[in-house]
Amino acid sequence: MSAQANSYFATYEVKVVIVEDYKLTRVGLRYALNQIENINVVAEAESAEEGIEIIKKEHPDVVLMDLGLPNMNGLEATIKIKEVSPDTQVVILTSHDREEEVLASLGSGATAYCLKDIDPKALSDVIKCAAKGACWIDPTVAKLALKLFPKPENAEFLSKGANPDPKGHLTEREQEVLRLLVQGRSNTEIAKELIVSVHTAKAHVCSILQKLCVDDRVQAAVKAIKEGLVKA
Amino acid sequence: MSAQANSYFATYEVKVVIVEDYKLTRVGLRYALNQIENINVVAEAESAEEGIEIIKKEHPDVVLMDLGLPNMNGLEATIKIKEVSPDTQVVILTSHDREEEVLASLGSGATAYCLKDIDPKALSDVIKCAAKGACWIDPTVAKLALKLFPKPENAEFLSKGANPDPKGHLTEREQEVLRLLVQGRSNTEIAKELIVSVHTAKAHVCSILQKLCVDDRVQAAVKAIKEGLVKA
DNA sequence: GTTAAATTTACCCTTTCGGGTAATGCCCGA
DNA sequence: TCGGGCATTACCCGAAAGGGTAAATTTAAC
Repeated sequence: MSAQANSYFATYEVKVVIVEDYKLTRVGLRYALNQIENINVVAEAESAEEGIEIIKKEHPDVVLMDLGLPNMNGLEATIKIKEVSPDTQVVILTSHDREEEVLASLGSGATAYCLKDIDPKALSDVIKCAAKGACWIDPTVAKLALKLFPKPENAEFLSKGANPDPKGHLTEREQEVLRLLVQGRSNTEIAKELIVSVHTAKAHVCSILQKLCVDDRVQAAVKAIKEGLVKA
Repeated sequence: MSAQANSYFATYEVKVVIVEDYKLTRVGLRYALNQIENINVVAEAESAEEGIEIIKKEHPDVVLMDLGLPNMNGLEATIKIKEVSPDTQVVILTSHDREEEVLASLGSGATAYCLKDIDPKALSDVIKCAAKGACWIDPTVAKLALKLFPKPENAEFLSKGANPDPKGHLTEREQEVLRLLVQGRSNTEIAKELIVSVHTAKAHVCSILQKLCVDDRVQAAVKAIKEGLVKA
C-alpha cells in the first residue's frame, strides 16, 4: 500500500475486495463503487473462505465485509484477514446495529463499521479514508462504541499546569501497587515485587480501597480498568 | 440539530464553533472552513471558558477543539460541553498523538480525533460526518484507539450455527456468577443474590477460575472485562 | 527548621478465599 | 436406559484478605 502524507482520504487507486453472500448486493456494490474515481474493485467473494483465499493473493487495500455470512462469519473472517494480510483494512458493511456486533467487529480488527443504508458516495469516502487506516463508525452506532472509552476523571494530564493533585488521588506508590493488584497479585506477591514487607503492601492496598471508595480489591481492579487508572 | 436519513455526511448547514488559543490557527481555520459549502463557522474562542459560554448560547452542531489550552484544557472543556449541550459534537483537532490523549479525548465525549496535518477539505468532511454523530479517528492514532476493543474470542455469536460451545466455556450459571464477581461481590453475596448456598457459589467460582485459567477472582474479573465476557 | 505528607513496619482480629473431595438430583442426548 | 454434563450442597483446611490502630522513617515543602 502506497502512502501519501497529509491526505486523509486516499488519492491513489484503492484496491477493494467485496465479501458478501447476496449476489444482488455484491454486484450492486461493485457497480456503484467502480463509478468512483480511485476505487477499483478487483474481486468479489460470496463466502468468507473464498474471500480469504482471494485476499491472500491480492492483498487489497480494503475489504468490504458483510457480517452475516454462512459457515464462517464476518468476524472470524476479519480476524483471519488481519492475520494473512495485516495491511489490509477491513470495512464492515452490515445492517446489524447490535452493540455486541459493533464492539466485536472493531475488536476483531475492523477499522470501519458502516450500516447498509449508507449512500454510495459516502461509502466510497469511508473506503478511501479506511485505506489510510482511519477509523470510521456509523453515526447510529458510534455512541455504542465510544462509551467504551473510560472517562478520564483521574487522568493526571487533565490539568497539566500547577495542579497539586486535588487530594483523593493515588500516590505514586499506590499506583504501583494498584498496577500489580490489577494483575491479580496477592499482597504477599506485591510485597516481594516492591521489596517491602507484607504489612506495607497491605497498608497501600487499604488506602487504595479507601481512596477509590470500594470494598475489596476486585472492585478496585475493575474501577482501575474502567477509569483508565492503569495503563492497559 | 436537523436530521436527514441515509446521508452520512451532513448536507445541511453545519454550525461550527472553533476553540483554539493560537489566533493564527484560529483565523486560518475559520477562513478555510468558510470556503466549504454547508459549513458555517459562527464563532471562535481562544479559551475553554470562553468557548463554553459561547456554546451554551449557540448550541452549534460541531465544536473544533484544541487540546492544549491554558487553564482548563480541551478534555475538561469537552466534558463540560457535552453537559451543557449534549447534541453538540466535539471534534478534537490537535498535534498530539499520545495514546493517553487519544483515549481520554474519546472518553471525554469527543466523537472525532484529527491531527493538525489534516487538509482542510478532509477536515470539512470529518466535520460534516461528525455533525451526524459519526466517529472518526485519524489514521495515525486509530490503532491506539481500536486496540482497546476486546477481541471476541469467546463471543457466543462468533459462529451462530450449530456450534455446541466447544467446551472450556462458561455455562450460563457461571456467567451469571462471573457478572456478580466482576461487581466485586463476595461468595456470600453471590450466594444470596442467586438464592443458593455459599457452597454453590464457591463451586461456581472455582470452576470459573479453572476455565479461565487464572488463580484468583481478581484475575478472573480483569480477564472477563478485557475479553468482553461480561457486558459492561 | 518545623510541618506535612508519604512510606514503611508491626500487631491485633474476623471474615473470606481457594483447593480438595464427594455426594445428590436433574436433564439431555446417545 | 445409561451415561455425562450441570447445578446443587456439604465438609475440612490453610492461606489470604480486610479492618483497626499505631508508630518509625523518609521525603518534600514551606
